[in-house]
Amino acid sequence: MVRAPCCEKEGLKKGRWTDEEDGILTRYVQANGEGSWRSVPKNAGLHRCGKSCRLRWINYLRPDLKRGNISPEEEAVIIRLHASMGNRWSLIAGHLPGRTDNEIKNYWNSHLSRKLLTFSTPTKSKRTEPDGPTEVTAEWKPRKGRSRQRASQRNSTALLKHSSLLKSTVENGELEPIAKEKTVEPNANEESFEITEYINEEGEDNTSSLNAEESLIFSSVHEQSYFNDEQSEIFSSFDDALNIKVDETDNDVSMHNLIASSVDQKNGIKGSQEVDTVAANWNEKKSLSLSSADDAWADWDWKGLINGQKLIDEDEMLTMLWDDGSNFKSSNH
DNA sequence: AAGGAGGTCAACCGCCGGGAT
DNA sequence: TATCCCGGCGGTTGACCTCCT
Repeated sequence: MVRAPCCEKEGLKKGRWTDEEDGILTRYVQANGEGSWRSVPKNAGLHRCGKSCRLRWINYLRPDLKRGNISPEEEAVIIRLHASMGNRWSLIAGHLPGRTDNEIKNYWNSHLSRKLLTFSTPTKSKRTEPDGPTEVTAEWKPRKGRSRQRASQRNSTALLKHSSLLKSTVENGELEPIAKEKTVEPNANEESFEITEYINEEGEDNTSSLNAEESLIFSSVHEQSYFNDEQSEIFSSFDDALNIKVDETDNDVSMHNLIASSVDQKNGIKGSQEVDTVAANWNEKKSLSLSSADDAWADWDWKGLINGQKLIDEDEMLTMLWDDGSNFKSSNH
């Protein structure tokens, strides 16, 4: 049976909404409430499809929408939820008050996914020599047009997933910690660097100058300084639990082992090329395994343990994401 | 200054599931 | 139970914007 169109296509306006149309729709919804979108165009006098009216209201005109750039906190939430939920934008948006699924989806596609891809693509890693000019590899050419700087002005914590994996690996005793507090030493022979050099108070970052090796370290340090100990511990445990699920569904995948195998316990991270290779492998495996992890999320029973205690439940963890640390009390399950 | 390349994001499209009848 | 309607979702598109050459 052929489904009837949501509205008559002929005579309907498409494309960008005008201020006048916005005003009409806003006044109508405020007077009549949301819903019955099919009848909205007719009743409001708009030459638009009902679905278009709904979308315009939901994504743009709603008074409770939050304007402005995605904050670092929101970005962290997006990354973490996407790692466990996949492209379930509406679910993710449900945990970000004032943000729409469309907005998050666009942000992911235009900002975060590329950052993660950059991290995993060795040939695109921009290498900065300590005392020399930027080296551009044969495979990598500076992109033309709009630079990435503007996009990067939105604070980057894009590699939290990677960093927390590394961190939990360290905590499991598989590695010696390679970064502590805010000052880290990627290599004993190199100068240490601080987060404040890369992210200022306005949240603008300069991490694009970091190569993959430095990014890995930076992200680890950034997370440690950004979240309090309790939050970090739970995040790490969350990652661990997720990884267990992944391992169960794909015996060939062990993210911890992948990363651990690239790191010399005594000397810290080896050459950036090796780390790049591992990162690329990790992403390749991740793309295959996340679908399994995504399914696991739906059936997740939260039976994992933290130091012998029951892992917090989902709502509690998500509540924590919005807690500044002052109100959260350790749960005793 | 102009053209072109590439990024952003609002909007569209098609499909699906749930509720109503 | 079958059918229909509607809202919601995720993927995709394309107009517009920015910036480099």
